Amino acid sequence: MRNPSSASPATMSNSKSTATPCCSKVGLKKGPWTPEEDELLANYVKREGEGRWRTLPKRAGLLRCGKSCRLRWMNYLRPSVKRGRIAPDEEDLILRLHRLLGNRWALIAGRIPGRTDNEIKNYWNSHLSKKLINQGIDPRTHKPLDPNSCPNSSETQVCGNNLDQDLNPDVDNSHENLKNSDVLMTNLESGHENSSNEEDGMEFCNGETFSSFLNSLINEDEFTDLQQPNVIAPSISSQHVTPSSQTFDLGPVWEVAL
DNA sequence: AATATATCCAACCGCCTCACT
DNA sequence: CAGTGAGGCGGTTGGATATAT
Repeated sequence: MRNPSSASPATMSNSKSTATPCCSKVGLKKGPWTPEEDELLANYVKREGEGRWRTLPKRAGLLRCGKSCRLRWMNYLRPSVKRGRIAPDEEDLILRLHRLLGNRWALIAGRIPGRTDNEIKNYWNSHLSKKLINQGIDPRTHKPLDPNSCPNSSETQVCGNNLDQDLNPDVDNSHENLKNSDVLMTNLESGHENSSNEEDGMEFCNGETFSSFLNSLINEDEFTDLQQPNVIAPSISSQHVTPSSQTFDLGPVWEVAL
């Protein structure tokens, strides 16, 4: 385990010298939460609602930093949090959403009721990434680790994207036309002339419409209807998208999805 | 039974974004 | 418009637990 691949604590701390104030305060408790602390926090949030996390610890009588309180509530105490193992259909959903969204754990978690970003991230790192590697698939790109193993690797469609079938033979692969998330996202971004924010290619899309689109990804029946080979990426890239517009001309599949 | 190794997952940390002043 | 603070996110750590030797 203990395999810091990209950034060591030292390099991370060097990147910025100023610590986040609320977390650097002396006298604040760290580490695992006790049942008493949980109760204090849960009771307080139920009574006063979420938010104002920085001042919450003091008001709730906790010797924790606000961030810690928020995290504890979001990942553990919130009533909607579902405990227990990730079901196969949830796993399939995670894989699909990750292929589309990358490591946007919060976004992925938002589509999976009762699951937190932390839980999904942990599950991905401990289970799914290894699973993909064993299948010869790069967990970051969802493409084959060995390009030679895929005869079509130079094309837009990559064989590694038959992921769902590789992992879950029962899974309907009807969303195959969305298989290359990189291409999709790239095209989304390139179709957005005024987008100065490389970070979110879908930013031009308001939350509701993007949510609907994701819902269509989740709903396999809808995807069966949507199936139009080789239509998504070209149709999106060829459209001009106006950031401020509420309706988008994104090509036939997006129109249906949205 | 003792020790080593692997796995899981809660929690921490630093950075980023955005609203507010 | 710049500065500031709060909230939120993703990467990473480290202790607890399970499994293998």
